[in-house]
Amino acid sequence: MSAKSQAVIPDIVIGRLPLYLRALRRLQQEDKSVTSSQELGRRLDISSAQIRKDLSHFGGFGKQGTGYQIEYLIDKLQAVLQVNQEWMVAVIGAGNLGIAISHYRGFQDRGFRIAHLFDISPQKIGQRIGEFVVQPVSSMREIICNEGIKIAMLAVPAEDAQAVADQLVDAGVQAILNYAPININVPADVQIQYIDPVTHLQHMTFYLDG
Amino acid sequence: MSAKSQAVIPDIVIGRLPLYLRALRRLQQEDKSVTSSQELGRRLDISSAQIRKDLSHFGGFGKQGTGYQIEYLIDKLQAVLQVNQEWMVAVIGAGNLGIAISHYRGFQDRGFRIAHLFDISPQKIGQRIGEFVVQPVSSMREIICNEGIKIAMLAVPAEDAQAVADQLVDAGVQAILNYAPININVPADVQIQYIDPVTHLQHMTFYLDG
DNA sequence: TGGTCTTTGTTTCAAGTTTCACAAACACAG
DNA sequence: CTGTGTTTGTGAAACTTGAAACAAAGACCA
Repeated sequence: MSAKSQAVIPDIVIGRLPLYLRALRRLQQEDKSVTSSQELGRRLDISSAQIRKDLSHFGGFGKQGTGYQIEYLIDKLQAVLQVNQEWMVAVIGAGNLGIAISHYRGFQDRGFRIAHLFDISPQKIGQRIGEFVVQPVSSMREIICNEGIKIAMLAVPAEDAQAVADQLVDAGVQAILNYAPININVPADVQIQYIDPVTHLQHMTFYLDG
Repeated sequence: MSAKSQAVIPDIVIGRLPLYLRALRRLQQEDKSVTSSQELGRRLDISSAQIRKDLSHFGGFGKQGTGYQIEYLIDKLQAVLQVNQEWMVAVIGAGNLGIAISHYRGFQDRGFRIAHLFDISPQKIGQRIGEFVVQPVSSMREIICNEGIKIAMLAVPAEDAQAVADQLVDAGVQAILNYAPININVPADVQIQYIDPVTHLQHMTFYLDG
């Protein structure tokens, strides 16, 4: 077995793969069947060398003189990212944000399916939101355990985020996408990512004039 | 004038400042008045050395043996990021996402105020969403120009995102936070950041077992 | 077929980023 | 006021990441 096949891939490379996948899907929608590192790079504002190098971590997907078969490359990247299956996702928090997430159609064809929507508020429990009925957080643990759900999106107030995250980890969740504007501590073997629009805005205002 | 005061600060450092600010605000809410690089680092899962180094780019904000005055450091970071003022923001797209964004209270006290909500659909124009009345995209340019709005959040379908972004840039917008799952090309002097929950989820699934 | 053009995968090198380690500053207790 | 403990700011070292360059492989045309 070659050394490469078990080498550790830098996390920063993994983080770019979903972007490649997204761009490839779009090319496909435009009825293209072949692309090149150069074309991809132009679209993504990433150097072609970087794209070739990133992809080469996983094997030679391209062909000299031609480029990459889009459909083939999509398949390969989906396999690498393990999104050639459908992951069940739990959403916690049925406020405006949780509701918007639950309505969003964009998870479907990219490897994720929202399976449950939980909230703690008695006013919300039992309400119908799109295709979901809001379920009580008190039954979250059991449902997540029983159904083997591994991924959760957290859309609760910052004050409650850590406590809910602890419950999720306890229930066996291994990946959390946290929308609450607060840092959360989880065990090292649990993945966590953050979405906070304000941090992005504040990052950009640094560069604005006046 | 010392060389440091005009040195270029790495963008990756700028990107961490909003996280520091967020954590400091929370410490303040917990009635703390002083903190250290170590305490901050523990909360953010960042090394204390990194935090000290990042902050040192902007001057000596701390005191040996004591740490950092939270209120003082917040003031300084807000000034660096230019969020010690309130920026007007336009939201484009009054779908589920645009509506959730418009309702979100979390922009208020972190430097941003949503000023307008635009959509292209005749069904949506004129509708009242929270405190906003949906306005037509056709009048977007004029309003943004007149009011000198510099920042926009883009919550339109992927197909329309590039065209709307072009219009925003033309109207004088200098920073775009794009929620559409597609890459957008803007001039080099325009800031752009992306929010796509699926890319985060796909990043995490790489590490999940099975 | 031979020649030219394109594009990959990989190696080498440069640039960027993080960690380490420690002097200097200050707090505080006895 | 001396000694001990804490914490910053920083320069140098270690590590990570990105860019450049190019041989090798193939496409394609005449």
